[in-house]
Order: sequence, then structure tokens, then C-alpha cells
Amino acid sequence: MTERDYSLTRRFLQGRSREALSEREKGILEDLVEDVERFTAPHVILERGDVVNRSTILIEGMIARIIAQDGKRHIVALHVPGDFVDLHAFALKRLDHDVVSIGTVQVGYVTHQSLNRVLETEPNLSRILWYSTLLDAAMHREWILKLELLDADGRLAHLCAELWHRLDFVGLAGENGFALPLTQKELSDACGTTSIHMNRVVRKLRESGIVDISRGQVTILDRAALERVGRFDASYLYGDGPLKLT
Amino acid sequence: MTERDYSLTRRFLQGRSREALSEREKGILEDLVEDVERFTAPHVILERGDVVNRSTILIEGMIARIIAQDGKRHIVALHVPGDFVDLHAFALKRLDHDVVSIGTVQVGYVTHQSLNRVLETEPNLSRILWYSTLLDAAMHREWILKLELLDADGRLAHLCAELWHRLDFVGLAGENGFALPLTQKELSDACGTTSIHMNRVVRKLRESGIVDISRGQVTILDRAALERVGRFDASYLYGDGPLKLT
DNA sequence: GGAACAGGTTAACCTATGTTAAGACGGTCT
DNA sequence: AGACCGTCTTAACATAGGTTAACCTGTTCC
Repeated sequence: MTERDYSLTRRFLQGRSREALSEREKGILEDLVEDVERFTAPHVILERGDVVNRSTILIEGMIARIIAQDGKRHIVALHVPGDFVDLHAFALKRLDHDVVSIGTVQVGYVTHQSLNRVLETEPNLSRILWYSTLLDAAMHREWILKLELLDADGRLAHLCAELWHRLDFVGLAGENGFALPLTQKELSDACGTTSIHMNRVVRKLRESGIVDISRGQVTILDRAALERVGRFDASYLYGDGPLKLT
Repeated sequence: MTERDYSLTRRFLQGRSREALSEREKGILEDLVEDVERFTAPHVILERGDVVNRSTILIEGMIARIIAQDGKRHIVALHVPGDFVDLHAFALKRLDHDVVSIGTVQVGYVTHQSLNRVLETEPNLSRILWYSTLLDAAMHREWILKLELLDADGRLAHLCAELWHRLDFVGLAGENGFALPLTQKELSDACGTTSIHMNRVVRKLRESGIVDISRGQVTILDRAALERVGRFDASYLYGDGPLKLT
């Protein structure tokens, strides 16, 4: 039997319990993706209120989940390749946020019909899919904490630290940085500040030698300081560790 | 056959798609609860980092999920009767937050072993359980939005509006209010402010005739104003509507 | 009854952040 | 080239909210 390369889903849970899937299950997962689409410009893939019958897995690029209100856009989640962006729509059906591509993006679609089949016949794969939505919720909780606990400097530092770790899981982080196609406005939308204040904060973190964010590139200058300012503790990301799913 | 009363789990998803469960499934769910416990004083039921092999359903009272950091306590979720407080621990195993009782509380425990059995034999019930953790995530997202979008007044108003709706789902809200055993300090921990500022805000909302929070009781004086100040739109709670799970 | 304690309340002061406005830089279209 | 446009940048000013420090209430416990 030839090794499959799982080109569409190989990053799913990579670095975070992907090995809890058997080769057979990895194959089933890969086969779930029935359709692939590419967006080169920023694009609203799905809108709040949409009733959907398929879910989206991010293959390449970055996606934001956004809730617009009072003319402002609030980012409630960011996604990196391998993330099942709206797997929750499988059960919720109705979306409570927009799904928006950032920069160039490639996504795959999985119908809810086939997910139902998985639920009926593949308990282990089902639990892993469930698990991936729970990781999402754990990240939501950390964002709540971040917003309750930190000032703007800390929030930005935390965001950089989180994204570095998540990109590192899937092999897309450099040792000291990563590509980040977000504008300062979008960073501020993710940190609950204004773009003007975000500009102050970006400058401050750059001048204090902690992290440099410019031209779509994040360069971590002092990781220890970054994680201190952002009160960052990676345990909520549930990276591969000694812990096994039973 | 006699009607069962499901005394432990009757509020699970009440007002939010509970009817997607058959009587048989409701019975299975009720039987999952193997153990019941009662706490009269505030009690840390589970701690961050704990590795657990059972999950907790809230039968009576109120529970907070808390992340402590730098000597402060940050509330990342609040639970009302019927909520499966840490069903996510079924897949995550390790908790990323404390689980703390507020006032007098009764909880039930469900072992992960029996949840595994459900996953293997009950696809519909499995999906409903999954669904309930996704409702949780949807609430997390709304909290993120609330923290990014609103000032302290709005956050408190939003919290009151949310809790009223959730308690109303399970039949525990009065027409114009509900019991809330949270101190101002705890309210501030849930809104990301200090208790002193929370005190200012509580007074302001009371004096402006919007909502009165005192002696463990929330009285909604002007619901329209409350929901306006809190930018509240209940759709993220996925209350019973025309929408059916497929 | 009085001490001890938790929670609520208020005041004075200070800082982080929002607001408004304007200019600078770098692309892209005609 | 010139005009346009989104993004970044900076400045001046206003304010929500943090900090510190008191004091006040009601309750529990001896």
C-alpha cells in the first residue's frame, strides 16, 4: 500500500493529537473534502445568519471570524492552515459570525451529510472532530481572559505569541517569526482597541525590542519578554504532550 | 409505560432544541448521571490543570468557570441549571480553568466511560451533546464581542440580558428579574473591570431606571433600554426557533 | 453586646485609551 | 505623470476606568 500524503487535511490537528487518528481515519478525513476553492482577494466566504450544510477546512492562508456591529468589525477568532473553521456549523447550522479570508486562501468543503455518516460509523474520528471544536472553545476562553486581564500591549503580545505557537504546530512558523497578512486595523479589531491606539502599541513593542510587526511579517525579537507582556502560557493550546485521549 | 420526570437532566437544552431528543434518548441521558453532589458554600469543584474522567452537569444553582492569574480571578463562563458545565473535558481531559460553585449548588456527574459508549451507539444523542458544547463556544464568542465592543455599562447590561434569557429557557426567570448570587466583585470579574468601577456602573444603571441589582436579585426595570445599552441580540443563544437539526 | 469580617459605597487622583484631525507613504489606475 | 486610495503615522485633547484609601453597612460568632 502506498503512503497517502493527505495534501488537503495533513495539517488538521498537526502538533495537537493528530496521531490519535489511524491511517484509515486520516484517509476517511481526506476523502471528506469534496470541493476545494481558492480566494486571492479578501473575500466574505460566509455571512452571519447563513444556514449552511457544509463546513470549511482551511488548507492555506488565514481566515478571520468576524462579528460586525455598529459599523465596526470585531474579530472573534483567527484561523491558520489545518483549522476546521466552521465545523461547529455542522450542529449549529446557523452561523453567528462572518467567515472572511485574509490575503490568499485555499479552503476545502465537507458536507454535513458525510459528517453524519462519520458520526454513525466512526466513533473515534467523531470524537477527534468534536475535540477540534473544543480546542476552538478553549482558545475562545483564552481570548476572553486576554480581554479581561490585559491592556492593549499585552493583548497584542499575546496574539503574536499564540499565532506563533499555532503556526509552529503546523510547521509554518519560522524560528523567530511568521507571515501575518493583517493590517493594523485588523489587529485592533482582534484586540478590542482602535487602530490608532494599535499603531501606538505596535511602535512601542518594536521600540522596546520585543516584537516587530511590519510589512506583513512578525519578527519576534525577545520571546521571553513577549510572553511575559502577554502573560502567555501555551497550555490552553493543548499541544502534543504526554496526555493521551482515552 | 409511565412518564419519567428526568429530575436530574430535565433542564438540559430546555428551550434550546431539547425536543431533538427522543424519549428513549432522554432516558439514556438521565441514566448517565451516576452520582449527585450538593455544595452549600462556595466551593472549588475542579481546578485548572486537573485531569478528569467524568463531567459535571449543573442541576441547581450557579457555577462559574474561572481562570485565576496575577492574584485576580477572571470569569470566562457562567452556568445555569441544565448546563453541562465541563462536557468539553470528555475530549480535552485536562481543564484550562477552575469550576467554582456560586451559592448553593447541586451537580451530577457522568463518567467519560459511559460517554464513550454513547458515542459508539447513539449518534443522535452524541450530536446533541456535541451541539451543547458548541452553544457554549457561541456564548464564548459573544463574550469576546462584548469585551471588544462595549464599555462597562454595556457589559453589565449584556450580562443581565443574557442571564435572563438563559434562565428563562429553563423556566427559572421571573418576568422582570431573577436571582443572582454574584457579588459586585464577581460581576466585575465577569466584565473585565474592577469592583469599584462595577459599583459605579451598578449605581448608574439603577439610577437611570434600567436594571436594579441588589441583595442577590436582578430586577429589570426597562428591558428595551437594557438590551439597547448591552447591544443585546439573543440569536447567539440559539433559542428554540423554526430551525431544526437535520 | 462587641469584635471581626465581607460586601458595598464614595472620593481624589492618575493613566490608558478613545476621538478628531491631518499629513505621509506606497501602491494602482487612467 | 497625476490622481486616487488604503494604510500607516503623529499630535492635541477628552474621558472611561484604574488605584488607593476611607468609611459604612449587615452578619456571624464568641
